[in-house]
Amino acid sequence: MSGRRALTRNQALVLEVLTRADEPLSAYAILDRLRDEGLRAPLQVYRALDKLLETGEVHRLDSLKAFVACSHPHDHPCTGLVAFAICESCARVFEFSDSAIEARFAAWAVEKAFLTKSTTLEISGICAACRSSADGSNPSD
Amino acid sequence: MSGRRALTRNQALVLEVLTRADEPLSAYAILDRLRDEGLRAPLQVYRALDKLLETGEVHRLDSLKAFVACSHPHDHPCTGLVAFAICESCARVFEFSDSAIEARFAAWAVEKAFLTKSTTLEISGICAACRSSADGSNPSD
DNA sequence: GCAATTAATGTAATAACATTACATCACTTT
DNA sequence: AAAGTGATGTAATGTTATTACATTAATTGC
Repeated sequence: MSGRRALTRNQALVLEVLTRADEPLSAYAILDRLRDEGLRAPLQVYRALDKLLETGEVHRLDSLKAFVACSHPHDHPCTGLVAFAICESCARVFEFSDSAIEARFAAWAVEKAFLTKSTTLEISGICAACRSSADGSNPSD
Repeated sequence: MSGRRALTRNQALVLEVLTRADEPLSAYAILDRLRDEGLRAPLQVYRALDKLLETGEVHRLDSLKAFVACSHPHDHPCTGLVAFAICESCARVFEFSDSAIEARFAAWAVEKAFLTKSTTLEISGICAACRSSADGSNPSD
């Protein structure tokens, strides 16, 4: 019915926690939420995350040392370069792509003969909703 | 004689180590190189790094959890958005700017009413020198 | 000069993030 | 059933970063 590969139990648990969360979670935060499911050691989470990162079902935000579920449907893999905008106020993450940005990076790489393996694009700031609620409180809480 | 502000001893030591290094260094690697100068605790390095990051004299590479000296002269502050290309083979870092990329990010932010505070742009891969030495060895060692 | 203030420093302890090593279990293949 | 493979569980440890607190140095006002 789709190209989605089977997940192991731990992978499914981790992905479910991330999908439900409305903010990025650290590996240890994920672990805390899975104690009741029997998970006890960081490695159980990191192993699941490794697989989910490989397939693009999860992304790591280097600037936060935290993880988010990919916001795209995952019948197909996440293709192309992805950027993340992270709200410092409500912690929500906005995932987007821009082919022009992708093209400029590609052009730089060609010019410098640099072989690109992976790209990290993260912008940090305040999202529209948090800006319009001028007190800085989280508009959704 | 210039706009450069005075550095404290620890700040000067940390900046000097980073300037001499031809690869990014972790805070603890910096500390190790400054034992002889009397530094003993991570906090001494982190405090110096905090100041140097504020002024743009040093950059943090989130994807490596490591620090590099800014490659630009620092009579003036580092202006605009900066991207880093990091060679996985020789660890050298290439700092560059691209006004078109900057413009596209700005356009996205305007469209989404996102107030950008900071941006992380890092690409990881293999640099020209390492590619042409097909064995993968570091051509400068 | 000297108290009051502020900024930088030194030290220790601990928190937060991530990996290595190794034993075990489950499933498939033969 | 033996061999091979991939996932799991557990413990220990390694690495990165921060908190808390005491001290020292530089600055300001008197």
